[in-house]
Amino acid sequence: MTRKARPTIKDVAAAAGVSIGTASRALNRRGRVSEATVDKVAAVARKLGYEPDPIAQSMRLKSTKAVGMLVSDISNPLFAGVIRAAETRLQQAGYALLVANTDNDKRREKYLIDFFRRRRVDALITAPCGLEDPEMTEALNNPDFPIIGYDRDIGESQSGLYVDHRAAAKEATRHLLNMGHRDIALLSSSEKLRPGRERIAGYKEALLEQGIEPQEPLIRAQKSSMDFVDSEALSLMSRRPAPTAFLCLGTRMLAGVLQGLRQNGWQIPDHVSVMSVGDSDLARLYSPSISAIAWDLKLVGDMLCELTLKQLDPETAGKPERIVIPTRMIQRESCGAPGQTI
Amino acid sequence: MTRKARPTIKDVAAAAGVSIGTASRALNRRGRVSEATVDKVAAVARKLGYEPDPIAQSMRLKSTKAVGMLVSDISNPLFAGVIRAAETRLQQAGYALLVANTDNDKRREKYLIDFFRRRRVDALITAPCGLEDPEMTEALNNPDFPIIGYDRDIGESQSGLYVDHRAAAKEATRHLLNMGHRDIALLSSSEKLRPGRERIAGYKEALLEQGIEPQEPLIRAQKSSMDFVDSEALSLMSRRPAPTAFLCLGTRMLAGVLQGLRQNGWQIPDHVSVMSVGDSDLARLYSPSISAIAWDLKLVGDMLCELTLKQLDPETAGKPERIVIPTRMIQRESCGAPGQTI
DNA sequence: ATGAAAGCGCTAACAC
DNA sequence: GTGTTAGCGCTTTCAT
Repeated sequence: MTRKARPTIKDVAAAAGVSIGTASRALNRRGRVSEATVDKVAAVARKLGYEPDPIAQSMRLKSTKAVGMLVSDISNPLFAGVIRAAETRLQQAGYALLVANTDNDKRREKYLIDFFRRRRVDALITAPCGLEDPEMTEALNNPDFPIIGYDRDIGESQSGLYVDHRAAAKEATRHLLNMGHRDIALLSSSEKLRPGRERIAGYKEALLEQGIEPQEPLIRAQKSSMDFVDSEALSLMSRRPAPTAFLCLGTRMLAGVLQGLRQNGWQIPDHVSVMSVGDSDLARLYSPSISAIAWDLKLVGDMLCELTLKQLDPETAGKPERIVIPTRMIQRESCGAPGQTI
Repeated sequence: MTRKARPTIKDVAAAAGVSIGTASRALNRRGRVSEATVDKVAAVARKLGYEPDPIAQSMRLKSTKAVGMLVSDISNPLFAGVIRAAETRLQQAGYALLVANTDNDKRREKYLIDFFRRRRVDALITAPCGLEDPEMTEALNNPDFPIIGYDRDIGESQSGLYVDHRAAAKEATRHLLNMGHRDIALLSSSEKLRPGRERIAGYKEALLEQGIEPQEPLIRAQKSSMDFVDSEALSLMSRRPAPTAFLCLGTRMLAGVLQGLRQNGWQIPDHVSVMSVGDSDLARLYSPSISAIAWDLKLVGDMLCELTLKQLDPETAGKPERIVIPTRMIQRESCGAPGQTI
């Protein structure tokens, strides 16, 4: 494991017969250097296998060429897909990606933001959970580095990327309405976070468009209980009139509903239609396959990087931007006209 | 975004009325320092909001407190779950996690190992894809930092963590044999990587135990074609006698087989039994739910960290270790006695 | 165009 | 026990 010491710029300078300052300028093509020295130094550097030490550079330049990313759970496929794209893009730009999980814990989140700050990341991409905390808002608004928000109502002063959850839920609801459904049950993740809020709003908008008043009992948004979905799904199924369609906002909701339906012997799409806002393997591969509203995770990751790199480029830094990612419906086999209610 | 300059150890020393060296010793409780100074310096540091600069520390100590992790695809749920656990554990130990995707591309892999080396990570956790490349082996055997292998036949000189894929496949095969199946089709990912090799070996061992000669035509290991699974699954179904059970080694295999079965109208478990080596949402939530051999991703991540941290601790560094992660069968609804062949 | 030297913030070796 | 100093590898004045 012990290797021969790697050559430093000093070695290069010595071997090239120039001063260390000149070597630096030659290597970086900065300031006044003759072409001849540039060539000579470059040749020597290559021969010696010299590589600049990023730590020493960070020390001097106060830039780590690292970007932090903070999500509640890396292993959530929706996040994982985004991180994957972001990592690849940042890599191309010479940046390293540091990731961390908040577990949706405000204390952890605060700690990790601080951790990244201490580590002097050049920028932070984050989907914060503790936004209602004034201390957090303060921290996010006066950071030491640009912050790029992901799907959260972060302040106007920061760049942000948003999936159009409202349009997504609206399109899904419309689709069900067009098929004749009127009692559309809604299972949603917490209203506290932007995606939940927007989706519920989209659902209501679609209903209202058709002059249908949203029925609150049909809307179930996650409080916090562990097996929320299962119990709520069951409760919804026992209502009379029973819902003829289930709109599931998120994969966990979909899984719970599918399980509940199966348990009760309700057939999809004969007895009941199912739509998912947010695509997943489960939706794609379930039998019958589940219609869903999807968006492009790679696009999300790439655009997050664009926003980030823009804030990192002195030319374009400082002007916060917003990007909204469009969604599209994928029709599969899980929707049909309302069948005979159980 | 611009903040007041953060205090350095120099400021702390000045404010505490001690020398900078003493301040350092006091803060780190290292060498000879009086309790009184320790307290005084600590108090001042807290008041000033002093935090040591990790970059400067890295510079001095030659340790970045960062660990790299290299996988083919972060968004693969199997990797994502492991990374998640690893990140959390490393965080506790004060290490940052740098992640990168190789895309199963040897060139990228080589580049990224170099990238991490330049970045001076303290250790690298990796599931390399280019092991047959002698240059790679060389790089992995003479690294600048400890390397911890994950599910790959990395050299003896490095620590490694292995999921017991052989036992997993063996148990799955035995289970099917015990139910009376004899024509068990096998769909596997590439034999080039350890998991594929071991699983196929386990399958054969179980067969041989019962005096059954493995039939090569029943064994399909991924060549490279895009829709390998679909075509192979279909081809297997058209064999006569038709296989009465499908053993799927990996989620992608399972998805393909499920789709093929469904397409042909074969009912699980009435017409055909299905088992998956490797658990997934799909297996868990499919209808009928699919029996699987599972292992604990969190355990894998945690153990990878233990191996890593051990190599990072001067006390225990240098002695490579192996850990084998056990697997367990989860019986669900997808297996039964061989039914009437189609 | 090049060299000399300062200094980023920190720790460790050495002197007192 | 504490202060002083060197130096990690680099970039960037400032002279020359």
